[in-house]
Order: sequence, then structure tokens, then C-alpha cells
Amino acid sequence: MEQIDKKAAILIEAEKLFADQDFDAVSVRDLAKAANVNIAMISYYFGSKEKLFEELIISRMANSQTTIQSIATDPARTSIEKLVAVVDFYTDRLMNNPNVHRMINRELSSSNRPELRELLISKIETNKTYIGKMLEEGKANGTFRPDADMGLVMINLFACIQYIVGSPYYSCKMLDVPTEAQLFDPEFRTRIKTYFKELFSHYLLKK
Amino acid sequence: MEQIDKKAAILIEAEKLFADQDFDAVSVRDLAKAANVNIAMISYYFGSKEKLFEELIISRMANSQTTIQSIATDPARTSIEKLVAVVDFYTDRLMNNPNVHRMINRELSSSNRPELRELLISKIETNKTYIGKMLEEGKANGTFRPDADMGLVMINLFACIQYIVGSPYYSCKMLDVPTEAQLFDPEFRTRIKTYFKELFSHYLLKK
DNA sequence: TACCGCTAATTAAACGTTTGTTTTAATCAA
DNA sequence: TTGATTAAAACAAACGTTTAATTAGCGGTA
Repeated sequence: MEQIDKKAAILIEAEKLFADQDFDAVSVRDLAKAANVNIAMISYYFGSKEKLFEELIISRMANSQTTIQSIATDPARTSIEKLVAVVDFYTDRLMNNPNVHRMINRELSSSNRPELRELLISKIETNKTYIGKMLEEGKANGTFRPDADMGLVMINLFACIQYIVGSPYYSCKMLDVPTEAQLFDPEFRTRIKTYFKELFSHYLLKK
Repeated sequence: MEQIDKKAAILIEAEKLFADQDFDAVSVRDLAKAANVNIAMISYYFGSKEKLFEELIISRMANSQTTIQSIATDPARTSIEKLVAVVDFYTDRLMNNPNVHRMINRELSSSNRPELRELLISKIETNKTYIGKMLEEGKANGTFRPDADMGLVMINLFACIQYIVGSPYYSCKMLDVPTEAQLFDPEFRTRIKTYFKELFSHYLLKK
């Protein structure tokens, strides 16, 4: 019985297809053909196309809460060190899993599956809370400017990286990066990380 | 003959539906019902659902090239004044037309209609070129730091505002803005504009 | 080892809906 | 009367899902 192989094959191919095309643009026949399985297998293993989609997103969206929390609450790090660590972690996390974050990105921009959107937001909100506290702490201990807009700093970091990962074709053209693959190369990651570290320290640090 | 009224009604309702849902999630029957016209009217006036979609995006995406160009090449403004003007213009433009920019946003993140995506990118790229020259000019005349990453500054501005407009439901939760409508209110616009002006001047200006 | 029975896995075919589009005919204004 | 506009109905194709039949694999029994 090849259950594990076929189920995994469906998930692998579904990830590719759903990353590049909207939910409704991918048919179960497309999925079955790509994974080399019978059409009935999708309903058999996942119940429905929609449940496959949800299972895919949820399973691939690994828990980053614990990591963010441990960074944000680490007493050994200064506020600026925490910020740097968050930028590094966040950049790598999204660039290591571009497919699922493209799916999430698209899911957050539509009202097609409101329950799923709500679930995704609640997961992301946990991280936002930790980072928010971390930034406010930096204000309180005198590291950061008291009048800095921390809400926009956070969404700026989230949005910008998520946007690059979510629209790689567009981003390549805008950033003069020749291929989409190079977007996820170490060199470009370093460029992103350096940019945000410099950007935010110039904006946040007291003069 | 009510041609203009009905055709306009279709466009108006289509804009709302396509802003909130993906292309394939909106049926011609949904469109016809929302616009209070017969199903056949969509093919009759636009040729097809896809052509309606393209006509909608293209017609609503007014030319911002001339404005950006006139700002970027204005000899009466300093480099920092040009930057401020671009931030203001860009914020207002996207916030005044959230529906079409949600559509554009979603279109740039998928490969479903490659020709349309290419067209959109080419239009956006023109603006990018002008802003890029403007920023490099600021480097050349000594206003901006020579080692600033201008490519990322640009995509940061584009991506962040486009992201907020493109995923308003998510953005509200992240920014603690109670309703989506408030996201486009003058107060929030001012907040966005202030943030980017401060952010970029801290990052770009020589100390 | 050989066989059985049971369950899970797999397939091909068909299911009823819904899709986008077209046809046909009626209606309207000029 | 002419030609554009509207409506109802019908179109074939594609959709997600299910059914029914078949195959494969495993544990226990002889």
C-alpha cells in the first residue's frame, strides 16, 4: 500500500501549483495529473480540494511563535540585538518557504475562505504581539526614539518581505534580479537583511 | 438605449467583486446579478469575462507616469522635496483607488494571465525608472548617502502601501485600525506619509 | 508454505452542478 | 424598416465529488 507516497506526492505538487495559481484556477484534475495519481485520490485522502488546501497551508506553516518569543524575551540581548535577530529570522523563514508564503499572501488578500484567513491572522498576530512588546521595551529603556511608529515598522517588515516572496516575478523586474531563484540566494538575503537593519536603526535609534 | 448605463453598471459591480475575490471565484452570473443585467450582457459588451477583467484593470489604472515624471524632473524641487512629493502622491493614488490596486496586487502574485501581468509591470516600471533616477540624482548631488540601497527603498515604498491596500482586512488587525474604511481615512494616510518621510530621511540623508 | 479473509488502496466511470459563452427571438428606438 | 439592445433558453465543456468494482497487502489459520 503506497498511501504515504501518494499522499505526500499530492501535497508536494499541490504546493507548487497553489503557489503559482489561485485556488480556483487549479483543478483537481491538474493536481492529480501533476502528482501522477487518480482524481479520486484527492477526495479519498483529504476529503475535498478545499480541505487539501487548508491542510497544506497549515502543515507547511511551521510554528515560528516559539522562536520569535525566545528572541523577544531573551534577557541576554539588547533591544537592537533583538531587532536584528528578528529581521534575520523573519527573512530566512519566508525565503526558506516561499511557496507556502505565496499561498498565505494570496489568502490574506481575498475573502474567499474567511475562516482560513482568520486562522492565519491569529497565528501571525501572536508574533506581532511579541515583536510589538519588544519594540515598546526598546522605547522604555531609552534605546529607541519615543515617537517612532512601531505599528508601521512591524507591518513594513512583514509586508515588504512577504511582498517580495509573494510576487517574485514582479520583484525580480523591480530589483533588477535576473532570475526568481536568485531572489532566494544568500547574496540577496544578505542584501535584504542589511537594508532593514540599517533602515530601522537609522529610524529607531536616538541620535 | 441604455448601453452606457448597463456597461458602466457592470464595470462598477465587477470592480467591487474582483477586488474582494479572485478572478475565477467570481462567476458571470455573480457579475450579472450584482449589476442587475442579463448574463449575456457581459459577452455582448466586453466579449468575454476575461476581457471585461482586463478592460476594468487597464481603464481604472489611470496614468500616473506623467505625474511621477513631472515630480522627478522638476528643477524647482530639491531631492528631499521630490522624495516627499513621491511618497504623498503614491500614498494618495493607491488609497484613492483601493479596489483596482487590490486587483493589480493579486494579479502580480500569480501566473494566471501572464500577458496582463507583463502589461502591468511595464506600466509600473516606467514610474520605477523615474524614481530611481531621482534617487540616484540625490546621491550625485550629495543629498543622499552614497551607499544607500535605492532599489530596496523603492520596492519598500511600493510593496508596503500596496500590501496595506491589497490586504486591508489583515492590515487592520495588524495596525489596530478598527474598520477597513478607517484605513483610507485622512488620519491614517497622514500617519503613513509621516512614517515614510521620517523613515527614508533618516536612512537616506547624510549625517 | 499455502490459503483464506479482511481491510485499505486504487481505478475508471459516471454523477449532478456550475462554468463561460452563444443562440434565438423579442423588444426597443429612430 | 433597420439595427442595436435585451431576455430566456440552451450549449458544450469543465468542475468537484462519488460510486462501484478491482487490486494489493497483511495477519492468522491450516
